[in-house]
Amino acid sequence: MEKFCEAASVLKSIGIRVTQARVLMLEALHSGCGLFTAQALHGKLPGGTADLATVYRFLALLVREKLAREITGTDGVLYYEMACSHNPSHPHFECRKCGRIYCLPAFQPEERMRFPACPHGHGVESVSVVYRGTCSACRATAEKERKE
Amino acid sequence: MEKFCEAASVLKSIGIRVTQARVLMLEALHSGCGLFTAQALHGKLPGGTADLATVYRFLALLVREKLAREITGTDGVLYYEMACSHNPSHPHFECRKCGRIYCLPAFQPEERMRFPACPHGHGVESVSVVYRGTCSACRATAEKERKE
DNA sequence: CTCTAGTTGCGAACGATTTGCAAAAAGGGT
DNA sequence: ACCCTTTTTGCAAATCGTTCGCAACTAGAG
Repeated sequence: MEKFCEAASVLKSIGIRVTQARVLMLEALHSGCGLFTAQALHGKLPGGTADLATVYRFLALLVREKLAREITGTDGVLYYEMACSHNPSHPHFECRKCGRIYCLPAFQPEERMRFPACPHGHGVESVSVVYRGTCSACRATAEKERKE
Repeated sequence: MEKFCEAASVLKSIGIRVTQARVLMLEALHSGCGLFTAQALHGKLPGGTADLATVYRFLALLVREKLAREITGTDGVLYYEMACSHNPSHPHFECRKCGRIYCLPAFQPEERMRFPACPHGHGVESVSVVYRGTCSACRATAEKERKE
């Protein structure tokens, strides 16, 4: 049960109780990462594992502890992604047609350096970059329809 | 009545009917620009000018015609800003404490050039950059409270 | 084992945005 | 100026992801 121990130690490290629901959520996130919604995570869990409200509460916790990042889609839906060292902050591409959000490769250190600094006296903690347009899948579909 | 004419010609140029509600909304936007919500614009209008639903519908039109830009706050609220030549696309700063969104100076042409290109075959139409952290106002408040 | 604070499930509340629909207005043609 | 068609509007109800209140339920310290 090394999985359990791993999840448990993560939970302990942020000073919250080790509950079955939390362990299972963390394990579900371990396999198959990427961008996900609270509802998607809830759907992945074995039935009855955790209420949707619990999923939301847990994800909010992870975000507060900086173990996860939160991205708000243009439609207002919240997306999450784990923030481990294997998955550093990176830009996203949001498709205007289908709404899908794609993760793009992280900026290289020297690329990041080239971002203009934020003026004013605001305390910047993070920068998010979102490209928008039509994704390759939707473009292919549009192309096909044009021919018909 | 040059204001009316101006607004009317804008509306005609995008091929929609010139109605009183639209002219008044456009005029309200002319004075006092910056970032605003549909509700804020609705509040600015003289009572009975336009229903909130009409405001939403009109703003969606403006966005579709690229006369306005849409920004989704972390809380899911939609913000709008006019997209005239006086107000080119620019980065924003969103405060994690108070939720306020500040407009930052537009990137200079050479700064923009330095943005890493979007990989994959996606068709990029725009890039949005949002800095996040604690705004100067909230920092000042926090500072004051710490002393008490 | 007990006790307490932290967690959970449930359902109701929320609130910004959207939508359906019938009434009202715009504006082209006559 | 008047019709007629089409667009636009107000109103109210619906949406729907997310949050909240609260009583029941644990985890885990002592």
